[in-house]
Amino acid sequence: MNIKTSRLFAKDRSVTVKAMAHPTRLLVMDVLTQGEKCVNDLTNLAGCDVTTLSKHLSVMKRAGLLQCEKRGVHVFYQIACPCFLEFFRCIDLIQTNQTRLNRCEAC
Amino acid sequence: MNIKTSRLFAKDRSVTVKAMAHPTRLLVMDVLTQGEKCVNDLTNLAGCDVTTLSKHLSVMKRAGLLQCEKRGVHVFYQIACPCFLEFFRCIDLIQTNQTRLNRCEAC
DNA sequence: TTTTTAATTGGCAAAAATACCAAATATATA
DNA sequence: TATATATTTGGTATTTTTGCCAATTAAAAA
Repeated sequence: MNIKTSRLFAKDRSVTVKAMAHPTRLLVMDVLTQGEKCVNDLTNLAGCDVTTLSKHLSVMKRAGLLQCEKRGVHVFYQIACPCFLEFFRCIDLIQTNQTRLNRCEAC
Repeated sequence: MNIKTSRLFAKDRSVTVKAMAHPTRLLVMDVLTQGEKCVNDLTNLAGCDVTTLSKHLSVMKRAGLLQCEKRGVHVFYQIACPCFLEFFRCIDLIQTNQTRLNRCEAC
């Protein structure tokens, strides 16, 4: 694979990664691990304005991280792909072992 | 675990995720999959100013994503934790299967 | 020692992301 | 139908990130 193709790949990937790269969004991912939640519940947990959270959810959904379903007045969000959880586990280990030169335990 | 603790966790995680959330940084991660490279090589591959790349590397290193070693005039960078590669595989599948409601194949 | 090459740091303008208010939309209930 | 609740969208001020130039540091070669 040539470098131009690699750059395009990286650009695509960055859309997905950016959609996670915010404390509120990572909190949402974490909370949704326990199961689906509606926007209002997520707002209370995140502790920000509803409109702010709604926009975060919108970005995450567009990036394919979340799915949602409307039932009555509520919109329930859930994680689209649980494999991210493995990644989080790795991130946490990285932060714990940051000073060590060896690989993190997850590797 | 209470919500305040979860928020702190999310904030910590975001530092690591942000350190990856840029096309150039993801390209670097991808290229380093093949093995260590010096700053100059990475700069040519990324196609940006050396000073720009150097700062990207600095952020990634501080976040624990990369390690580096100086040998002679060159500074060689390498991936600190290969487990990220699994994550990338998942991201790629997400993007391909974005329209499907089921889990990505990596899950 | 001087010069050359490699890499990092400081500074700042430009671009992107974020957060909230106001307003709009949608659904259920009175 | 009118009202109340849940969510999204438009707009915009604020904050954060990015990218390059100029200058600095470091190591090797002349």
